[in-house]
Amino acid sequence: MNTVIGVPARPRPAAAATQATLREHNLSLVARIVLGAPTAMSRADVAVATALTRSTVSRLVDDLLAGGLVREVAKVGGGLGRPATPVVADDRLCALGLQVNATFLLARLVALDGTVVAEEAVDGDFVGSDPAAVLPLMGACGARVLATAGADRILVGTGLALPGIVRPGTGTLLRAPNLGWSAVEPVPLLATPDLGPVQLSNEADSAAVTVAQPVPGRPDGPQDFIYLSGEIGIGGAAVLGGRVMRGQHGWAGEIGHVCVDADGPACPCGSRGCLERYAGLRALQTAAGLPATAGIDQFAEACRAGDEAAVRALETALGALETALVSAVNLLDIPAVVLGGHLGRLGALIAPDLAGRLGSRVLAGRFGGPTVTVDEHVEDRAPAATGAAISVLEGVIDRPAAWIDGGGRPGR
Amino acid sequence: MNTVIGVPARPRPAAAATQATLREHNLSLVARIVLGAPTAMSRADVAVATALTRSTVSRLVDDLLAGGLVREVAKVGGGLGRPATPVVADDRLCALGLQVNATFLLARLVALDGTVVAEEAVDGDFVGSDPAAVLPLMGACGARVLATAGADRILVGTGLALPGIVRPGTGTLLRAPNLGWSAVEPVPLLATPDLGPVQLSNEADSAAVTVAQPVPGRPDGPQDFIYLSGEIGIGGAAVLGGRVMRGQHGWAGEIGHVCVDADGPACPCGSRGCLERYAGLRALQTAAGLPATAGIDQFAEACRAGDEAAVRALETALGALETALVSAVNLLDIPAVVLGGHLGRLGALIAPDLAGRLGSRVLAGRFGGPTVTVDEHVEDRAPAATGAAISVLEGVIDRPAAWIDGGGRPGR
DNA sequence: CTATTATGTTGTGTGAAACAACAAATGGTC
DNA sequence: GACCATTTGTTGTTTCACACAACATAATAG
Repeated sequence: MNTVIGVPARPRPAAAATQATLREHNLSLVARIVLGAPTAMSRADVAVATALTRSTVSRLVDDLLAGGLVREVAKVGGGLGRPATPVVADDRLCALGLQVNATFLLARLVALDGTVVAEEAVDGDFVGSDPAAVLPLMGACGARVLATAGADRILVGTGLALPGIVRPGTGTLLRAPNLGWSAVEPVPLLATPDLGPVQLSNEADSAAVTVAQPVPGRPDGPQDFIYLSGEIGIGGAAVLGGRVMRGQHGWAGEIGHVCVDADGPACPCGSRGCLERYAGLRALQTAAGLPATAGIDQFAEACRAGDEAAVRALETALGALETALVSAVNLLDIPAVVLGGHLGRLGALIAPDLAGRLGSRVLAGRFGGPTVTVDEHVEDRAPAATGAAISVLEGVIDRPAAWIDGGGRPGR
Repeated sequence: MNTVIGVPARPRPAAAATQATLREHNLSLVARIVLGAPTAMSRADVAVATALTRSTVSRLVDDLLAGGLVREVAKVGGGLGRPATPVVADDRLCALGLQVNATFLLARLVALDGTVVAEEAVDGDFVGSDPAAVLPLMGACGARVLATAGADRILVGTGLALPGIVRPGTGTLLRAPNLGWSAVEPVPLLATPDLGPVQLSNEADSAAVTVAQPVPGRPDGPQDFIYLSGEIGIGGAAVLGGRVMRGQHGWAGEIGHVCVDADGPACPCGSRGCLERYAGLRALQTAAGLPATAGIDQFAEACRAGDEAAVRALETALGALETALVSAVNLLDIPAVVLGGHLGRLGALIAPDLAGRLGSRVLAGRFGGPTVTVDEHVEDRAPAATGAAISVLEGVIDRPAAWIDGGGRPGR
C-alpha cells in the first residue's frame, strides 16, 4: 500500500493537442529557458535544461532566431571541445507601456531583455477629467516615445494600465474612481496609429507583474504574494504561481474592499468598514489634518516628527492593514505581502511592525508567517507602465509560433 | 490599431512536450468528453467535439477501451447511415473514499460513472482519540466495503479525507483540531493491504470536489465558489476554475479563520475575532445554551420555536458570515457561496438573508452579486468520502496513458 | 434490391521530436 | 605541428502520433 505524494493535477485539456501545439509549446519553453537565464545559454545548455535532444533544440532555436526573440552573441572561450554559442534575448523586440494616473501620464518603451529604451511623462491633474480629452494625450505621448526609438526596434504592441476596474476580455474600463471615469472603452480614444495591438489592464495588477517578473520571461521575483498599491485609495492584486488572479469580473485581489470593521464607515463601493477607508492615502491625509495636495512623504515626515494626529492615523491604518491582511493571508494561504504605492513609501514605518503582528496571528505563523517587503520599484512612480509592457511581451513568449509564423510583426 | 480582447495566458510550459505527452493529453481529452457527456457519445461525436479526425478518435477510444476507462453499449437505432456505437464510462473502474469525522468513520466505493457501489459506516466518539487506534478501524471498514464489491470491479486506489490541515505532497496531517490529532502520517496507520495507492486530503476540500464534480470527469456543478462546511468549527474551500485552491501549505480557502472583529475573542489559531468563533457549530450551541451533544437540527428547531438565545446566536452568526464573506467574495472576485455541513443544514434559515446582505455590499453587487446556495449533498453526512474517491479517479482521467501503459492496475 | 447516408476502420502521408552519425572548433599531449 | 579527446552544433533518417484518403460496414429510404 502506497502513500501517493506530490502528484500535481494536470491542467484540464481544453482543446486537442496537435503537431502545431507541440511545436508552439516547445518554442515557448526554449524561449523561457533562454530569456529566464541570468547568463547566456547555449543550445546544449538548453537541451540539458529541457530534456529535448540537441538536434531538436537546434531547430527550435533557429526558429526563435528567425522570429527575432533571441540572438547569438560572441562565443566565450574556455575548456575542451567546440566552444558554445551563447543565445540571449533579442532586445530589438519591444513593447510600449502606458500608464494613466491621477497626477501624470507616462509612456515607457521596454525591450525584451527588460531594458527601458525610452520614456516620457506628462504631469497634470486628471482627477475628474474627461477620458476623451486625456486619452488622446496619452496616445500622443506614446507616439513621441516610439518616435525616439531607433528604426531597428520592433514594436510588438502596447499595454495600457488604468487605475480602475477593467473587465477582462471586453476592452471596457468599468470604473476608475480616482479619475472619475466609468463605462469607458479607452483604446479607441488613444486615437494614435502605430501603437500595434493594445491591451488593457488594471494598475495594481500591472505593477504586481513587475514585482513577480522584473524582466520579461524571467520570474526572478516572488511568485505568490499579495500586492498593495494605491494613489488615492488602495489598489491590490493577488499573484499565485506567477499569475495575477483575475476572478470573475477582473478585480480579484482587491484588498482595498476587504472589511476590517463590521460597523465601520460606509464606503462608496456599497459596503462598510473597507480597508481603503483607513489606509488609503486620502484617508491618511484627512486623519492627519493634511491637505489633499500633501504627498505621502509629507505624511511620513509628520509621523517622524511626532505629529500626534499623523501618528494616530498611522496606527489606525496599521491596525486596519493587520486585520485585512490576516484574513487575506489565511484565505489565500499565501506567503508574502509586498507594499507598493503610498504604502510602499511608508514601508520603513510600517513593514516591520506589520510583519510582526501578522506573524503572530496567521495560520502560517508557526511556519514563519508571511514576509512583508517593499516593492523594490517603489521609487518608480509608474511600475504599472513597465508591467503593462511586460505583459504584452509575455504574449509573444507564450505563443512564439504565432509571432514567427505571422512574420515577426504585430498581428490582428 | 487593435484592442486585444480575451487572449488568455497559456499555462507556462514546465516541461517539454513530446509525442508521449501529446498522446496522454488527447487520451485525457477524449476520456473527459465521454465521461462528461450526459448521454453516450460515439466516436464521430467525439471527433466533432474535439476537432480530431475520426481515425484519430477511433484509435484513442481503442486505447481507452483496453484500459477499462470506457465501454461500448448497445447501438441505438434511428436515421440513415451506419448506426453509431455509444461509448460510456466503464463502471468497473472504482475508487474507495474514506472519511474520518468526529462522530463516525465511513468508507464508500465509487465507480467511474459516479455510482456508489457499496458503503459502510462505523459510529463513535472520536474527539480526542488516538490515531493509532482509529485509523486501523477506518482501514478495516474500507476492506469490508471492498470485500462486498464484485470481482469484476477494479480498484484504482483510495482517498482518505480528514477534518484537518493536510500538507500537500507530504502525506502528513498537520493538525485535526476536532479529533485532537497533530503531526500524524495517517496512511501507514490504516494498516490495510489492498487499498491501492492512498492519497490524503482535507475534508472541506474533498466535499467541495463533490459540489463541482458530482460525477467523475463531469464538472456539472459550479466551478467557482466558496464552500463552507464544518462539524465543530468551520471548514472551508475555495474552488477556482473547477480546482480546489491549495495555497502554500494546503489550507487556502480556510474561511473559518477570516477575521470578522478586530477586537473579537481569541482563537486557538493565534488570531482573534475569527469567523469560527461565531458561526462554528460549537459556538452556536454554546451561545444558544445547548449541550455539545445537541445536533444542528436541534439548534434549528430552537430558532424556529423562537428561542431567544438561539435566535440571537443565529443573528450573530449571520452577521459574522456576512462580514467574512464580503471580504472573501471581494478578494477572490468569486460568484458563488455554497453552504455545507452544519451551515448547509441551516441553509433555509440563513441563505436568503445572507444572499441579500452580500448582494448589497460586495463589489459584484451591481452585477447580480454572489449566489448563496445549499450543497445538494447536505443530507449526505459524508460528501468528503465521495469527493476523495472522485479525486482518485481524476488522477486516472488526467493520465490515462500512464494507467493504460501500467496494465490498467494501480501503480507505484 | 439498389442507392444513399453515417459511422468506423485501415493504409498511407505529414510534421515534430528522437536517433545516429558526422562536422566544427576548441585544448591537451606527444 | 600532428594527432587525439572532448564538446557543441548540424543534418540525414527514423519513430511516433495525428491527418488524410479510401474503403468497409451497417443501417434506412425508395
